[in-house]
Amino acid sequence: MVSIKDVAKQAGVAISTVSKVLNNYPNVSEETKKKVNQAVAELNFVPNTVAAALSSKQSGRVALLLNLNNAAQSVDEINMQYMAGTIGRAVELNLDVITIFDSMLKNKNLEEVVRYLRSQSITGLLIFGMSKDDKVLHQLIDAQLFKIVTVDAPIVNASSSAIWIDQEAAQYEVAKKTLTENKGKSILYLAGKKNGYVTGERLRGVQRLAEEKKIPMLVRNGEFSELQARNLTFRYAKKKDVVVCASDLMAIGAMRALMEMDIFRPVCGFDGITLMGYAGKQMNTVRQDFTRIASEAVVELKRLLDGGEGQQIVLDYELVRMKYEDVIAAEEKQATRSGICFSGGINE
Amino acid sequence: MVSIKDVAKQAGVAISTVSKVLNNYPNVSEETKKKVNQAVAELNFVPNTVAAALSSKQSGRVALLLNLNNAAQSVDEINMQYMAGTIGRAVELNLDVITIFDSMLKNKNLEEVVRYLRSQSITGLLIFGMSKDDKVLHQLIDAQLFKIVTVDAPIVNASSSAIWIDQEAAQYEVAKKTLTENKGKSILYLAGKKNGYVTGERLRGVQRLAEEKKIPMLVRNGEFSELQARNLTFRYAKKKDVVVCASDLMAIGAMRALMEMDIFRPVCGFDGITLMGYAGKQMNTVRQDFTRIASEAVVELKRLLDGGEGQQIVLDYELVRMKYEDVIAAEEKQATRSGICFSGGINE
DNA sequence: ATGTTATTGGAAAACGATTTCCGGAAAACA
DNA sequence: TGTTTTCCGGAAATCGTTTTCCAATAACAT
Repeated sequence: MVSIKDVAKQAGVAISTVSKVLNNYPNVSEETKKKVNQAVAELNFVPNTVAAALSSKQSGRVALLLNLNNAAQSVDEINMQYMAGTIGRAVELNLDVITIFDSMLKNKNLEEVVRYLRSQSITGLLIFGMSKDDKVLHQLIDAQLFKIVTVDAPIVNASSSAIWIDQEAAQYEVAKKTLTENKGKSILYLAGKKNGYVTGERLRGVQRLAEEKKIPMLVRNGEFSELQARNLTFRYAKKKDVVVCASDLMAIGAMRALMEMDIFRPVCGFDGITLMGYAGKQMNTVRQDFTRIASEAVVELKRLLDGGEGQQIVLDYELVRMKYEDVIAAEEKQATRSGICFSGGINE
Repeated sequence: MVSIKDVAKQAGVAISTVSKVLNNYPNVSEETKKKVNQAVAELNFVPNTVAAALSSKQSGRVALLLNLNNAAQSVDEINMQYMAGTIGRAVELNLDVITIFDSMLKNKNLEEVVRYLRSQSITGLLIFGMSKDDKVLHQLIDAQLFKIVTVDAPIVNASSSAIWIDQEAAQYEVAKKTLTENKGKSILYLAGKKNGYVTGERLRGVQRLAEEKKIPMLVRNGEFSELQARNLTFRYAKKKDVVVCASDLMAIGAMRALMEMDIFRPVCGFDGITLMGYAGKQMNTVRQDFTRIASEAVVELKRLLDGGEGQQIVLDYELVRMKYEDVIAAEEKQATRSGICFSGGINE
């Protein structure tokens, strides 16, 4: 295998000099830089990331922590977009990604998790969809031993950042739009998981709307479950005008129930997943660009790794109306979702 | 960080001895083993996989190569199950997994791909859904530089194995069942991608059925696309009794088209994805256990890495009839799909 | 007691980078 | 020309393992 040593010999310089050139250190003249770069090109040299990771505790190995707790297939789309966004951007920024599932952390205490991460020379974490009762993850963030970016959990300190969309505003807007379009006079709100950070935010959004419009609202806990949303709809929808759901999956469950009851109620969802096209009727929802969210999370993590301070980042969203025709048309456009992966590629 | 050196000191033995104990080498007495293991336990030692990977070109770092070419969201479910199966089992077998998307390999030649894999100290690959025209991947397998397991591509040599279900039989059976249940007299077959290995196999299965039953069959290329299946159904379904599709996504497209035309034709699919529950009518399909397939692929890769010879593995499948109620009921059962991840965990 | 053979444990050289520290040449100044 | 400062490049230690090779001890036969 062609190593940094071969490059050094070819360029007629020392190993350390090559390393300096590769990592953009100062104190290297343009001339030697040129020599080294030429040797790199001639030998087709690619640095061994494993050796780099071992040598400098700095070199970017990053863990992607996905939440598989929710068995619903709909989350697969979201998780895949998270992955695509993460890995695509990570390649660009020269970060290695190790994917971990939350289930692998079950029953582990802080010390064990830290040891595991260290054993993998991991210095940064991306945590997607952590809930309020994830004790170990909270400890992990508090300990500040790693650079961490959380998605959908607003926890910020010196070495960890948070990124999400404005949940409150998004829920407010999509509900308002749906209410207005249909001249609704009351709301049935099916809320998300009690222990999710987004749940309270979204609830506040729809509450603000209800107060502002001075209309009655019934709130029920749907736990992000299609089945529970279905049951709650059977039970309560007759009494209310508009069904606002904290997730698309619940919106689909609600819509199917309404169709089975053969009554009409406007329904809106949250997330913008493809499955919305298969609900039977079109619905408003909030489209989150999960690929972009993940991609920005990686950029932020890189910033933290480079010494930046933790911060809160709020990305934008989009109100959309989803229907079958659009969804299957979109399936044909290959580039859309994997787009980010095409840039970058293997080298640099 | 507690290293092998600390363990050696604690146990009063040499570093190499600790390594031997850890890796189950012979020529270590029971007594010293005990001492070392005790020291490991006392110090809570976890070997640094990065150092191990660097030192021995053997240490199990494995790449998971996913195909994101197809933009359809339905493949997300399959890919996530592949990932869950892979990572879950890999943790058990002490393999590190690096996830790669096919798009990252675009426009790379063999040499570049090999260099990339080497730079990551990767010794084994799991390739999911490779197509006949993936030139570099074929070269990679031929070169026999890495241990490779392909899923759904029957390529075997000394250092690579293949794993899939019996595509021909599965397609035959599900089509036969659907034909028989509905007393069909003719078939419209919507085939998959021309360059997919499974496509020809499945086609042969349905052809065998048509010959056996002596019934006419019209074959059209649906490219695994929901939209194309939809269009083909509008165009040809009136003339045939039963619509047999090479994938669930096409089956859904066909079913929607039939419902819009307001004519009834039995439709069957292939794969058993959740989306089938949202098609509007229940359909027969072939359920593949993707998690298990991936899990077995990892086991097989491990066997190759340990010096085994390449072989072909055929797993079983299941004929099922999918409907909405079952699908949303299944969503509630958390454990199902991530089940495999719960075993193993971080240690060992 | 001596010589031979297993058996076990240790010393040390990789693996391929990063990074610190230091010396020499060149540039700047008097 | 002599002295000081600046700038560059190289030698060598380090990261935490694996693995080879060798020495020491024990066990056995003679």
